[in-house]
Parts: sequence; structure tokens; C-alpha cells
Amino acid sequence: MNYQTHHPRRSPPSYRGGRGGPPPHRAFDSPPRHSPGGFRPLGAAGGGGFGPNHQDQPPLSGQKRGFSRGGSPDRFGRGSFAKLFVGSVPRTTTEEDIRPLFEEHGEVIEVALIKDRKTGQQQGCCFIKYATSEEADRAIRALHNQHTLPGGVGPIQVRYADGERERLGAVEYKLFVGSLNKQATEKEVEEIFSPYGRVEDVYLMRDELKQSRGCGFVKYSQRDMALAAINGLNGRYTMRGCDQPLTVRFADPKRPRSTDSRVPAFGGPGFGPRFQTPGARPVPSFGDPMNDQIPTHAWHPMSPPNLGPSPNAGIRGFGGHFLPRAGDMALPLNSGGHGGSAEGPLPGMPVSSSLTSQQSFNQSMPHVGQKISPVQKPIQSPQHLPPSLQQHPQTPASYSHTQTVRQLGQAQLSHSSGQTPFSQALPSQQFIGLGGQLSVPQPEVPKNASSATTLPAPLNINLQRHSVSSTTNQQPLSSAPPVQQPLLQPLQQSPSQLAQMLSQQTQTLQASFQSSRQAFSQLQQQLQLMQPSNQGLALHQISQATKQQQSQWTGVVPQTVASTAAATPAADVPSATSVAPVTQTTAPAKCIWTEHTSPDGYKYYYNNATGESRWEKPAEFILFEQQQQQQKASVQQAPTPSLPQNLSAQQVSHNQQLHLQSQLQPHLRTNLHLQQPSFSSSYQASQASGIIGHQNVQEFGYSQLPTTSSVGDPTHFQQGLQAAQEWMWKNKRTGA
DNA sequence: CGACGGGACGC
DNA sequence: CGACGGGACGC
Repeated sequence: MNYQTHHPRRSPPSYRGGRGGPPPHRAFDSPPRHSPGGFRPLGAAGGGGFGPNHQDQPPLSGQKRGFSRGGSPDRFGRGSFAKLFVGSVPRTTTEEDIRPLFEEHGEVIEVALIKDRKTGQQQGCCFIKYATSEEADRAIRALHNQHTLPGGVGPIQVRYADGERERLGAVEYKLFVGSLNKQATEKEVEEIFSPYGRVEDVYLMRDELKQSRGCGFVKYSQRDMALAAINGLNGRYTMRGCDQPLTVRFADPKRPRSTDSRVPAFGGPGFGPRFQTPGARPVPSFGDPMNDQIPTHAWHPMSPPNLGPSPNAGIRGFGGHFLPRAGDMALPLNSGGHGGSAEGPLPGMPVSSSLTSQQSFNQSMPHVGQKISPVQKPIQSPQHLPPSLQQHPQTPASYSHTQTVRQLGQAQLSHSSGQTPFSQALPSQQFIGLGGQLSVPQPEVPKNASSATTLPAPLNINLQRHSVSSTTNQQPLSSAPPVQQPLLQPLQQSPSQLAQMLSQQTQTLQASFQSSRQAFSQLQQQLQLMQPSNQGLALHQISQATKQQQSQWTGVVPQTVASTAAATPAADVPSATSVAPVTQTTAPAKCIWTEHTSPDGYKYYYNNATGESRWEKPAEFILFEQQQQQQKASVQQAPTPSLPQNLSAQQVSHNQQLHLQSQLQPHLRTNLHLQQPSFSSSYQASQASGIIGHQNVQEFGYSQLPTTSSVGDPTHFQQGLQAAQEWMWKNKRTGA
């Protein structure tokens, strides 16, 4: 995102919608110009690019331009397009001036230079239509604020036209952020939130004098990012010059400007057609003595226990703020601000079952927390500070040196400063294996992959657009054909071949990712079992353990993978280790999810860490139930004595946690092995290519990097894919 | 002040 | 403890 300092207003969001899975096949060479009428629509399944909700397009209301019925993201149907608004277009610009620029990023279906209808003079803006949001995204990333047309006084502004994102079914996840330093800029806030995912937008509330009010909004395009940011920052991160940690929670729906107070904007009676929103239900009593506070409203939840190590954050503030509200889930972009009607998915209702996989994974992911604050001075030593020492990171006087960290932590596609569109579109900007492979010709691949220092982002697989059988995901890995050598010499492949390979790899990685995800969830459960009141630290620890473990991977060929990772964890325990694995002897007595019944009789599930509620049974809870069953059915062996189950927060010292961590590692290794198959080859290629900065990895260490971006966040894999698509496009256009 | 056609998709 | 903006529309 670009924050232009010379401009009082920050630049608009560079929304990135189409993060679809594998690049859809596309007739690159036969662009339909105008008159798309000859094309027949495909089913939604063949369509590309849009997020979870594109099949449930919210009805347009009050939308002046564009047709809702043109909104199907599939590229073939008539009316399928993605329209960009381009600002700062000189009045002298002609279509011939501007079209080639945008042709570089996709088929330009239409260029519409806007003229004053009276004078006929151009207005200084235009609209560009692409067939797909992917192309539009490419153009935004490549051009927004980065290209000045001849005769122009400043770089063009490229963003989706009004209503486009809504029309295309995009959703956003907006967080409210409080206790910001009033001196902080949008950019600084973005840097704080970037480790959890690409920040689509930052808006700081300001008074008449443009002074910050110390709060604002941060948008992500993916739910897991938002959740990770909440987990990692809320109550945990204190900005320089502040004596309070940030408040981070899902934003309330935008306040309607309506003056009519008789009709509640949202959340009131009548909201939601069939269900009460999960966020507006009575909070089940957990019998937790920590939470003796009586909710103000019967419909308001109690404080989720175990949330956050910050003493001042836990006292009062957390109650309720973590339960989903009408606005906290996949929000159709046009639902905010106008009564927040129920046109979007219900809170807590997954917008798609495949998204649920992603969600539940995220649930199991440790928060990133204060590992390395983006505003913190980069640490030279690969040894990171313990989390407790980073609760209140010092902020350097300048924020300008944090870029590297962020780039390491995640793919920052469009966050470049002063980069050419070309270089920006190159995957080499990313810390992502797939992109890296594709961006550099590298015929030679080292035979010894042990140089792999960390697990790169390819593990960040997007489960969203693929039916990976949802939360139960028994999908065997064998169903996903491993991709072999083709990726080793990517440049010899045609773009379409690459696309196919990417697609295959995506599926393969998804399968393996699923299994490791489950393993991870399980570990988390166990940690919670052991450290019930210190969850944050526990998660932090486990994340580090995972990362350290990853750094030791050399190339394992997993076989009997997937389906059993969670169900039969004992099967894979390496006998080589002398440390008794935790998993085998202890079935969790607790699950991060608890089951409850809503007033109308529906079961729902509450995440005691994040406060998320959902209707469907989380995979973790299923596992938990299974283990409960096993516990009943079988005679129990004596549990591992070294793992007391009743440690209080005070009892769990740091050393103990480290000990615990080390004990967990064998198990981690075991289960995370599952990820190796297709990944290993690609990662080796990446390593060999040098795109994934090996030195950087060593210097900073993944231990300092946010877990969600380096390990668990499936989103970033998408960015790799997307970058690969961009690369292919570029490659095609430049005739390479 | 007040809030959206044309075409024709897809139920 | 602070809650919602942004250059925007032709035939």
C-alpha cells in the first residue's frame, strides 16, 4: 500500500480480490474484445478468482453503475468483468496512450475515458475493464501510484471502480484498532499489522484538525489474517509512547448515517432470517472462576478465558469483543454502513465449507504476537527474545528499517517502494517458494537439500478454493499427485504448463498441509491442556518449536500421510527420540472449542481463545470428541509424569515451557513431516534460485517471524500463486 | 429532491 | 475508550 506523504489523504486500498486457486486456463491469445456475447458462461466452479462468497452475491442496492448480474466472476459469461477506476489521468490522454499500459497486465476489454458531458473535456479519470479480477489485481499492484502518464503531474491511481468489489463478491475483514499512538501514521500501523497478512487498508480516525484520535481500522481480505492479528496484537502489543496495549477486534458495522433511531442498524430484532447471530447469543457458562463477571447484557458473552498474557488487557476488556458480531466475518463490502442488513453471511457462518478449513486451521495457529514487532528494531541475533520481553517493544525513531523484516515475514506484493512495475510483479519480491522458482532460471538444483534453513511460505496453502473436504479432511495425500521435476526448470515450461503445475502443486500441498494442520491443532490442544491459563505463551512456544523443527527438515518423503495425522498421531512417532512424546499418552481433557446450544436449539461452538463462534463443529473439537471416546473405551496408561496437567500460569516458568517445547518437538517433527512431498522439490528449487534469501533467513531467523505468515497462513501461498500468474503474464507479453 | 435504463440472464 | 474516509461515471 502506498501512503503518499505529500497527500493529506492516504491512498486508497489496493484491494486484491481474486486470490483464486490455481490459475484458470485462459485463452491468453484470443482476447475477446468487446461484445462478450459470444461466450457462454461456465458454471461457478470453473470461475476464478473470487473469494469465498462469490456465489452468494449480495444484492446490490443503491448501486448506480454496473449490474449485479454481471457479477459472476467467471470470465466467459457476458457481463463478466472487473472494472478499475483510474485517476490522475491527464486530460490529454487518449485511449491509445493508456490502453497499452493496462494491456501489460491483462486483456483490456474496455477503456472508457470520462468526459464532461457538457464541455466534452476529459475529467482526468477513466475506467478500465478487464475480464477478470486477477488481471485487475495485477494492474493495481503494478500501476497504482507507480506510473505517471505523459503529461501527468503525478502517478495514476488505480483501484476498483465503485461498487466493483461488492459486485464481484469480495469480502473484507475489518478490525478496529484502539490505543494507537496518536502520532502514528497509517504506514506505521500497517507495519504493525502486516505480519499477519497483507493489509488492504488502514484508516485512522482523525479529528477536524487531522489529529489522530488514537484509533482506526485495518482491513484484511482474509479472515485468518484478521484473526491472527487479533490474537497477536490485541492486548499484547504496545506502541511506542503508549502505556496501553493495542485493542484489536473486529470492527462494529459502520455506523449508519441514518438519523432514524427507531430501527436498530443491526443486531436488533429481525436481524438474520433464521438464526440469531452467533455473536448475539447468551454466553454459555464455562464455570470458569476466572470469569465471574456478569455480562451486562444477557446477550453478551463473558470474557473468554485465557486470552492474552497482558494483565491490564484481561481484566475487563475482552469480554464480548471477541465474539463475532454481525460485522466480523466475511463482510460483503457493501454491507457496511447501510444498516448492515443480513445480506451477507451470518456471523459465524462460514461462507463456504472450504473456507472453514482455513478458518479452523487458523484457529489452531499460534498467534504471532510480539515476536518481532514491525515497529521494533530488527534484531540482529537470530536468537529472539522470549515473548515476555517483547511485550512492550521499543520503537525505533524511524520506521524505515523494518521493511526487510516484513518482507521476510510475508509476501509483500505491492508494498514496494520505488520499484518498477516489472520488478514488483516478479515473484522474486516474495518470500515464497513457488514464486521464487518461477522467477529465476535455475537449471541446477542442489542435491543436498539440507541447506534448507526454514520452511518457506509454500506451505502457506490456501485451502479456501478447494474442496478439501472441509474440517474433517480425511483426504488422503495419495489423491493429490505429487509434482515432480517440472518445477526444477520452470523457464522451460510454457505458461500454461506452469499454470497446470501450479495447480497440481497447490492441490498436493493442500493435502499435506491439511495433515500438518491437524497435527498442529492437536499440539495446541495439548499445550492448552498443560497450560490452561497461559495459552498465549504456550502458543508462542509451540510456534517456535514448529519453526525450529522446520529448519531441520531436509527432505522427507511422506507416505502414509494425511488422514491419520490427527486421528492416529501415535503411529508416526519416531523411535529415535528419547523424549516421550506427549501425544500418545495424553488425551486432551480440554478443547479450545466448547460446544454449546443456542436458545433456538442449535449447537454451536465457541473458541475460548479467540472468542470465535461458529455453527459447525470444528475439526479440533471432533478430534477432541474422538479422543474423549478413546479415553473412555480403553484402559488408561499412566500419563507421562513429566507433564503435569494442572500447572497454573504461575507454575509454568519459562524454563518449564522450554522444556515442554523440547518435548513437543519430536511429535512436531513427526507430524510435520507430512508436508514434505511436493514441497521439497519446489523448495529446493527456491533455495537454489536464491530467491528465498537464505542469508536473510539465517540472519533474522524464522523464530522472529510471525508464525502465521511463515508457517500457518495459507493465504500467502496464494500470493505466490498469484505472483506466478503475473510472471506468466509478463513472460507471455515480453515474448519470453 | 431522490436513487437507476438498456439488454437478456437464469429461475 | 478512540468507531468509519477516500478526486468517481460516459453512452
